[in-house]
Amino acid sequence: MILAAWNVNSLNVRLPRLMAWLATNKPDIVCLQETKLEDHKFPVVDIAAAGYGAHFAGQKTYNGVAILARDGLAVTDVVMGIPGHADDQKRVIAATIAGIRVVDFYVPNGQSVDSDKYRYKLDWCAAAAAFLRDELSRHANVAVMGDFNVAPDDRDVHDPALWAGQVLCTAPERAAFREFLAAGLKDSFRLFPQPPGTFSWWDYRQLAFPKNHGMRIDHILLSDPLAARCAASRIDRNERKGEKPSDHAPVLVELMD
DNA sequence: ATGGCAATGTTTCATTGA
Repeated sequence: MILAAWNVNSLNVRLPRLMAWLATNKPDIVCLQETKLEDHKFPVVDIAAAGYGAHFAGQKTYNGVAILARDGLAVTDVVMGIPGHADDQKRVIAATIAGIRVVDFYVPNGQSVDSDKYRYKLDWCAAAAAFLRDELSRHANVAVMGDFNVAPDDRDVHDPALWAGQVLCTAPERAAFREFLAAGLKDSFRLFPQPPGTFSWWDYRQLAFPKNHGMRIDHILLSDPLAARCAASRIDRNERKGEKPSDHAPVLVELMD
């Protein structure tokens, strides 16, 4: 079974790439972020033609998340947003699929350390950690997937000195990420030896991708029973190449039956 | 010299992303 997460940076623009990617990779469950589409504009018909059912919570211009499940997989207990945490921004959707509690996160960017958005990010992460603790108390098999907007440690940054103290790399953000793990999750990517310089996001500017000036900020976190079934965790950097790529590459895990 | 790109709606610029 293959689970994937991908910040598509506009599903409208990225739909042709998503269609091709689904056909090639045949994932069972896909969490999308930054769909940037109101729900009535979600491409339900195209996704269905590709063989997937979709659940989504979107808005125009910013944010927006969706969970795709391959036909034949029952989807139950869909939750949008963090229960009890009022937020107009569409950043969370969760569902139970094939015995797995799937949580799709689009963590706030934070913009800069001195901004209101940074405070919003840290508050959001605190609420998200409480949500995960609750989910983990009720489900054994939990996969939390998406764009976390945090590079967990310096290995996940192309130039740690350049990024030191900047948003995505600050100590409070990294502590917030560790708080997610402390709820009972493993960073699937670090369950395996990985080549240095493996990233999931590269700036569109400054030839960042050809120079591999990237960051690893998209993650798949697994509860212990799922981590025990995890055979591989990888990042599909090929998807960052070619015409009209998202600035993020898809991240994937393979789970044994 | 501290930018550069991409997507969007507020559209021929401003805002946001990371």
